Amino acid sequence: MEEQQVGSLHFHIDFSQPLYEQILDQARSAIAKGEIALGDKMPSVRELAQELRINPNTVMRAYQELERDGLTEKRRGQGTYVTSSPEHVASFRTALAARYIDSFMEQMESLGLAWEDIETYIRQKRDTEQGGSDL
Amino acid sequence: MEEQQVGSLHFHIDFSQPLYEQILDQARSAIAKGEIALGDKMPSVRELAQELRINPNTVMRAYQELERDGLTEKRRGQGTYVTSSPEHVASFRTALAARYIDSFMEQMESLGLAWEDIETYIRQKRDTEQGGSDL
DNA sequence: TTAAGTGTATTAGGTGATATAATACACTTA
DNA sequence: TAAGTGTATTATATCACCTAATACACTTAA
Repeated sequence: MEEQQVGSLHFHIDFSQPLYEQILDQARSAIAKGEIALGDKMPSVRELAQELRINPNTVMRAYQELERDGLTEKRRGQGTYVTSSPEHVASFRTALAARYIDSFMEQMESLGLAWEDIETYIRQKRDTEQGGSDL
Repeated sequence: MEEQQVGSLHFHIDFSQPLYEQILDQARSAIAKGEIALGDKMPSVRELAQELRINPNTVMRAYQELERDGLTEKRRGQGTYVTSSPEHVASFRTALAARYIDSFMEQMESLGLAWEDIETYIRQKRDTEQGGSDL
């Protein structure tokens, strides 16, 4: 239940998943949602590691994946920066959304649920929607 | 890429995920979709382990979870049987679907995508639907 | 009673992913 | 030159996962 604000980024780290994966997911999300602006400087590897009280190598691993995603650029000796290209962010969102959706549809198919069933569930959830997440 | 038919159950096992998880998922799916009938006998722990060429303990782990799901009943000395209760299967489907949907909606939210965006993606995918999964 | 087939439990060991620790190197900027 | 960057390496520790071997309790049928 660690809650940390580092620059314009916000992290909540626990031990339910690999640390590098949580950093990766939350940094991806922040960039995709524009919570950190295009071209902005990311926290340095060492700084983020110190703030989150984890090993620099672990942060490194997440940062390398961010660059592979096209969401950041690294400048040796200077630091890691959010990409300045809106197209890169857009295509990343599209690609990841497609992956999520495919995986989700497979899960639904494995339960024998059709698209119409899903819509019904979601509408029900929307109607009952008053903060009640009871599972 | 192992493909195995064991009784009325079909398994495809690889090393991309934990073995017990694949067995669990595929058995759940078979029961949820009625590919194996209510009350039917499941393959014995030893038989399934032998067919899939994996350790009996690994099958055991999956079978224990199936019972916790309410999808199977074990009769000591006799074997493992699919539950005879359609209600158990139905409530399992509902619960798991809810979990999947919640998780999916969180993923979409992390990308800053609203429900309308998702519908658009899905409709696009449906229109372009001719086996083309290009990722 | 016996034998074969069930689920279950225990103990031991191996492998790989994850994370830490310590250290060093190359590059950039002030 | 010094401080701050990303990067690489080596060693170690822990845990999840899987295997292996063995034993026990129960049920059914011969």
